Amino acid sequence: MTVRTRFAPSPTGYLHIGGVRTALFCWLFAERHAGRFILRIDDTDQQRNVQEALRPILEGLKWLGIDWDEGPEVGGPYGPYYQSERTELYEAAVEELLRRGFAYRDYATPEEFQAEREAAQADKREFVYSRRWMAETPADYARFEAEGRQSVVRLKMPREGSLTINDLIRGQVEFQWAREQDHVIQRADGSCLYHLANVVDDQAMRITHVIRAEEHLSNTPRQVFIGRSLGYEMPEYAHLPFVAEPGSKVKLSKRKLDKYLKNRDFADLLDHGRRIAEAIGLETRPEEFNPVVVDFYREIGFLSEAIVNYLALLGWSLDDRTEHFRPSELVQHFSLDRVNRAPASFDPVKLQAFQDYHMQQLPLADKTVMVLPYLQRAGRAPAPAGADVETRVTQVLQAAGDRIKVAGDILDYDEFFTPDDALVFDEKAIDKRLRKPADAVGLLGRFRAVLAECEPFDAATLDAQLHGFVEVEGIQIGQMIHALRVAVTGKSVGLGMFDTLAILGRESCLARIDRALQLVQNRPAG
RNA sequence: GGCCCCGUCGUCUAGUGGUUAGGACACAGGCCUUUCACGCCUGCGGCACGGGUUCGAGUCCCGUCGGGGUCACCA
Repeated sequence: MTVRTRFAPSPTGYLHIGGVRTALFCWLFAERHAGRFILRIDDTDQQRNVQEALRPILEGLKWLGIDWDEGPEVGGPYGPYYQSERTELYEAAVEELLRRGFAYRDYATPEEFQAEREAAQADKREFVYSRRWMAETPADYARFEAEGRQSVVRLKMPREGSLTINDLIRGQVEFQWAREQDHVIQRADGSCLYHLANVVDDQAMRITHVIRAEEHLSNTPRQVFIGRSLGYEMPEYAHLPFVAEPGSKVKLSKRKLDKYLKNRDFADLLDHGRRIAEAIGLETRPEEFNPVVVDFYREIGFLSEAIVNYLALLGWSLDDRTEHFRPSELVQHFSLDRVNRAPASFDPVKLQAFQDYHMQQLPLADKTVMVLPYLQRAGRAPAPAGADVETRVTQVLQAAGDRIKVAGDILDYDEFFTPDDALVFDEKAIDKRLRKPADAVGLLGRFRAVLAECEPFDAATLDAQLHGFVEVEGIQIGQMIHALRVAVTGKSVGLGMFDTLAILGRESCLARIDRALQLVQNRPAG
């Protein structure tokens, strides 16, 4: 039998990191077994703007390489894949349940039902519905309706015995039927509820393995009851531990941003993202732009491989040492029995470490392609970029090495993409390296002359020239380099000095040194 | 509160009765070095607790404690 798994997000407008982890595991399992991964949209509750709210979710999944075999945009033999378009199926299932006596019409008003529940609570009794307003025959219906009552449909849950679920991750889990409530499956207005829809769709779509977050474990008995009552062959279940908050075991939630911001690592990541977003003129509404939302990573230039790698290891492992996987390797090795049972907390620092690793593995040409749009959006490079710009980007990238952690970090090196007369000098750096040291200006002036003559103007030659220069001057190399760096980049930190000079080229270096010298002359140390 | 799940360094984890409890990230110190990164070396640090079973328990059993999830005419 072909393995079929599904991920069923509701159109909320963003793709949550915990949701992605679930989707990833479903996808991985399907791929591993040469099965099918189905995307189904749980839009039973919200009608408006579904497509709009769905777009970030679909895009996020695509970006991560979690592609679906059936679902929105691609269709498939068991569609439609929107629950809002499958209501007849649910209604038919409700009728069938009613017909078979596994459900009943309940004519209690919400108040009456609630009163029973509260009474039980007051007595510290376990609540068991009296079924006082239960109706199972047309005659009963008529009697209650004559009173002007409306009905919902409830499951007629067993009141004895137990159910054992063989969870693929948790093993055997036993539930007592008596503890289950007569859950509503159809509202008074005729619309059906999630659990019913879910079971019906899983059956109709031939889902073989339900892989979902642990929070659904307690819901499983009622779903099994529905399925069994309808004569379905039930799927296998695997309940994943959820992704927890940084440094905690509480489920990660999209609604607790303020709390996460108190976590330094989380806040640092967000700051990093905001810096980049600001530079490229990206609007950053906190609800959509934060490290709990996948889009955040895509926007600032994370590698999807890094996210996938990190998320896969959040709850799954191959062995005691293998940490780095490409998606194809995950597919090759993934198995449910190596999924951990305990919740795993989301660690922004570790995620960054995976990003660092995958970025290091990325070929220079790919990095260039990845980084260019950031320069363009920040107005630092033309679009389309000419060959000269691309060459410079590649040079900078090469010289930057591991310093570019995410694609947007290229903007930390904007000095390479700024006209000489537009370069902004960091006043503090100028003070420290040019105004304050006694002979900095003199040294810089003399080294300018060396640069003017240096031939060829490449890193190795420049290196040799500078070393010769400091020897003649009898100074430490640091005295020269710091001043030089501020002069040509405007900053106190940057790439390797000789790479910087070589990439900039003689003309720019001289022009910038002149500007820096001018600056100090106009406003000497005071 | 009932039911259910979970409990190995700060974090992610390996471990399926016999290991000096391993790895990774983070952290600390050092090396490299022109800044910032990278890299390298060293170090710190863990089986929640208590009873069993056993020659021997992180691993099996029971209990305690702790954490979490779920108990909707939400999904």
